Amino acid sequence: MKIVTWNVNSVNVRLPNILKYLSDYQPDILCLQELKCSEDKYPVEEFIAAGYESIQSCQKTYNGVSIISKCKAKEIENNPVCIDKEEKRSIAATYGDIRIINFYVVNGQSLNSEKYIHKLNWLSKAEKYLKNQLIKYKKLIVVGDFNIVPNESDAYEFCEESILCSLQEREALDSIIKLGLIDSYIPVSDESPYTWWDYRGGAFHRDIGYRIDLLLASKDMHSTIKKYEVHKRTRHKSWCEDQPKTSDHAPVMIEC
DNA sequence: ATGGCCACCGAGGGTGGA
Repeated sequence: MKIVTWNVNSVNVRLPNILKYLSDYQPDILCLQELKCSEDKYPVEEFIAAGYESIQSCQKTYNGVSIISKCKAKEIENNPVCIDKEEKRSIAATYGDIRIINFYVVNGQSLNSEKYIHKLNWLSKAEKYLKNQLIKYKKLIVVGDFNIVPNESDAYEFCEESILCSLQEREALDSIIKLGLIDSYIPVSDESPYTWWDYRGGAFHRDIGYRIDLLLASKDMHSTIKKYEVHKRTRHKSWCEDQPKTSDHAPVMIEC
């Protein structure tokens, strides 16, 4: 069973890349963030043609999350973690005996922004939701773009005064993890842990990145994980000839 | 070696991303 999280930065612009990814890597569950399209523009037929079904929570222009899967989704919750009803940042469903929860956490912009307060409030709601989900489901994994750097070693440049790295953000993530979740990250020697690189300044080329895309597994889920991979090759222009423009994030996969 | 901002809306440049 392969489970992947990937912030694609527009599902329609990235559609050729996503279809190639499904074909090349054959994930069982692919969780996407930043769809940036309304429900009627979501390319569900293309995913069905590729042998997958999809559930999605969409809004025009911003945000949006979906779960693309080989098997059928049950117990679907559309946007269970929500402050503003217009903001579609969460979706959850059960596949077999595994509960999958997909988040696109608020970015927050900067520490003195109102969006930062919104981020912390959103994370507080997420914690309450996950507490209940963990009571209900033994095998559970919460994945997504968390927009939080868990540890100093997960950032090329770690600055506590900067968004993604502040103490309050990391404490909010810690509170979520302490509910009974385990970060499924497994280091690879001679390879950075990063999952996101800025488009600007040749950041990917220089490996100036951050690990902000996470898969957090319950204990019973974590014990089944055999492999963890960041598929950095999707970040190269040459990887997908139909669409050389890549997402700024790489897909992160676990296999269990 | 790879890459050197991108995508949205809307009609141009402002906004958000991280």
